Amino acid sequence: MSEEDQRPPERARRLPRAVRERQILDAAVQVFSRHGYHAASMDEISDVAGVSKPMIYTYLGSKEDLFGACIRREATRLLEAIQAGVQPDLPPDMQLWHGLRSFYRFVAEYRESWTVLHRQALTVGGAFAAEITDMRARAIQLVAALVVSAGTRKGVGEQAEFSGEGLAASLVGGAESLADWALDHPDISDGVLASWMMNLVWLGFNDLIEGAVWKPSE
Amino acid sequence: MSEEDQRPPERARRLPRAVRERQILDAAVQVFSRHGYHAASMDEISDVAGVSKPMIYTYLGSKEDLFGACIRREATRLLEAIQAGVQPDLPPDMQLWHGLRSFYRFVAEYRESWTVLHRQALTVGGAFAAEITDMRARAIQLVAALVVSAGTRKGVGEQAEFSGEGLAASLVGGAESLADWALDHPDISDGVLASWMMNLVWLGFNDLIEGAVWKPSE
DNA sequence: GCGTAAGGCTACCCGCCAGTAGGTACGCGG
DNA sequence: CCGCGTACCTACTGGCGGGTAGCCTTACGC
Repeated sequence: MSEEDQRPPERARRLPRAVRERQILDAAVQVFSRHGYHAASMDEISDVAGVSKPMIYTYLGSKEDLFGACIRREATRLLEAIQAGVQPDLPPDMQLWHGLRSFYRFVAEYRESWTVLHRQALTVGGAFAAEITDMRARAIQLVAALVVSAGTRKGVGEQAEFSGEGLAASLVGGAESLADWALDHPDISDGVLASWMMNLVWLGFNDLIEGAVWKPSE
Repeated sequence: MSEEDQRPPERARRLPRAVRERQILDAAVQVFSRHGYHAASMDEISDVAGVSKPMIYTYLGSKEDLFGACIRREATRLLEAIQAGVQPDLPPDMQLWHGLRSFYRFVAEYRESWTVLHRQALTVGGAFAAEITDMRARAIQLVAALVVSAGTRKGVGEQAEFSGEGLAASLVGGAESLADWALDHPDISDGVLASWMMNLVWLGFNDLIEGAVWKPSE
């Protein structure tokens, strides 16, 4: 029974700043995704992170700063995941297909990242809402460009251009909602989800009813 | 300069309970839609309603009760608005068309109702999130039934049935997102919005690119 | 072994806000 | 004009939670 044995089981000690920041951000994303910005308390975050509250303030700043850091990290992750999966020289439908697959794979793997980005960020208001809206807007513009380019390539032009942004908005929103739905159905693979979206937006109900099916052309 | 002149300009006085409850609910929806549940303060709500705080507590109960009352009233309004517009004996695409139009008309007219239902209710967590999720689920089931019935009527069956709920989820989500987008573009009419959705989900990009257009068959 | 800087903590402050106690004005029936 | 109830208010409390002051402790250079 030396005095060594008295020590409380094992306290993680003296880690470098970068590691602590990671731990804190991980905990913050988890707590924010569970309770939302306002209902989340710094005490709970520090508790989950295994760190005392002042550490958070010295490393990441105020609650708002912390939330911003979370949003930016997760948004970057998401965009990188999607860009990694897309290949710009393929035809439009195949680009969309790969983008969707990467997206659903990301959501399945990082549920909490997705929740905090999609559901919580909008409710804070002000700067963050704008930031998220911007990110969404970029995604929408991207998809709109895809649709319009596909249209003009075939010589349709104006009709597609005018409604392009609206269509893209509803497409992006539909993809997001399906992602939310899939959170409650974890047995559905990302490939299946992506192919549902492709069938819906590329073929439409009318063709689906007739028995048509969209398939990736490899 | 009689003492009558001293009276503060005009205080609304001694109104019956039902009227006050309406005023309070109206104010609550407005404030909740602006700030979200947690950031909204009872003081601000009472201020907007032109009523003191204890009135709210005696009439509508706690903050959570108040929020619940808002949600239920607005949800009822929304569902009634949609049901008023739909005619069950029309073909599936026309049913969808009328449902969408009513929906977008409602959102344009009662922006705050829509905001509080769609964006804020989910962030409170617990009972309300469940309530909203239920309402959404009912909408999704409804649309899914529409799709499946349209499919089986043509003899497709299983394929459509299996993916029906997922498709409906993404359709409903897409419609909601387009509603959000339309909040920033108030010059677009509900008819145009609904026809975009019809073109997207009934025809699909592939047909749109080819120049096809969906039109209501009256 | 000794200064010193960086990692880390406990314990507190204080403002904001949900919720309430207790009082005042007004109408109405006698 | 006197109770009596109902509409309505001002003014408070209690606690929760963001943010901080100040202290301890380990590692490392010399």
